[in-house]
Amino acid sequence: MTTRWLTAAEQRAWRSYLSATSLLEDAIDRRLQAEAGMPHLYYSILAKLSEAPDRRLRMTDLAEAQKITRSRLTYAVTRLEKDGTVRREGCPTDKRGHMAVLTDEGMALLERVAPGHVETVRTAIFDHLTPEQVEQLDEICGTITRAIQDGNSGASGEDLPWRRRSCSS
Amino acid sequence: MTTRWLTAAEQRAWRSYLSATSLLEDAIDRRLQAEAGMPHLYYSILAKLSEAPDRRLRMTDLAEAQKITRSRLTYAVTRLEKDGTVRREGCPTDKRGHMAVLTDEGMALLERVAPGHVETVRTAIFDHLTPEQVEQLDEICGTITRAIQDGNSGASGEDLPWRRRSCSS
DNA sequence: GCACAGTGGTTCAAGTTTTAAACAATACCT
DNA sequence: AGGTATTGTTTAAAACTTGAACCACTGTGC
Repeated sequence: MTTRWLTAAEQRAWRSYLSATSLLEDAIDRRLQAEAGMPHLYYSILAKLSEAPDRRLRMTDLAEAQKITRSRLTYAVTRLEKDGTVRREGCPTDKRGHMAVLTDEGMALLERVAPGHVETVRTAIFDHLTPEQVEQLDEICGTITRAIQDGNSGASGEDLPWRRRSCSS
Repeated sequence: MTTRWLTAAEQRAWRSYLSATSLLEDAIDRRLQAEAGMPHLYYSILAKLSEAPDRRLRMTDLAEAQKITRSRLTYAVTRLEKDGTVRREGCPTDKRGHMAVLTDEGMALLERVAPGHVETVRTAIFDHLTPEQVEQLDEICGTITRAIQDGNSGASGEDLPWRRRSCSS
């Protein structure tokens, strides 16, 4: 089958996308590194925990939420534990399991750093978009997310090498 | 100054953005890793070279184009040279300088792999967007790019730790 | 109850990448 | 010529990722 290349307009959009996303990720990482001493992934783990009931999540659920391997998460949480922002606790209902728990110190870090982070996002994006554009962005990104998720489970059959099972408190 | 948090709509869009960009970057990396044996950054270095006049670029210009440090680029090009996709040549007009040159083999790799890459991008994005949305995406990403670039040179004064100077042929 | 396949999470070793600082060679300016 | 700035690499250390192996436990079927 012959390749369907991008049209000129699509190509423009794609290059735009690449430059925007890479610049933005860099800007976010730089700021978080400076103010929180950690890269975006680690910050987003803390953020995810802060929103979870009881500020705790099963390791597997957390890995799934962040779309990373369990191994990678173990490494990350080990570091965060050293930083004192996260603590591990055994899971009462399943002795194999562990919960990652956001510590008070972790919550404090988040509260200290979040304003700067939000400001990065604001000044990079939302301060410059109309409400319609915010809607459009949401729409477009939602479409992309769905396209990739549907595509993956349907096509190659394999995604990340595991499934989940939940376990609250 | 009190933090201007994101509105509900902005928050939705932001989460949408995060999930879309991270899924997409993963999908692209996985595909390129499988088909080209290299991550996106390396591929995009080859792609950049393929578009340059004479398929060659000064190291510094290439680093600047990719927004990475020279050190990081040195590492990357060393690997690409081992792969045989890039060759280094001295710069005739500046004996300090080096050009990274895309080899025929590198060009062949690009031609072999590009269709799959484009297809990833297509099935993840453009197959699902209307022409209007493509326009919107371009517009929005352009705005973000500009916001970050303007913000950086104006504000903290410092960006990446170097400037450029060009040198054609 | 008990084997036994499956899950949850960690460990380990190897490989890859990133960073920062220091450096040699060359260019540019006065 | 002399001083300063650039180019690109080197180096050593740190950070991160991967995949396979592994242990402890769970759940199921017999």
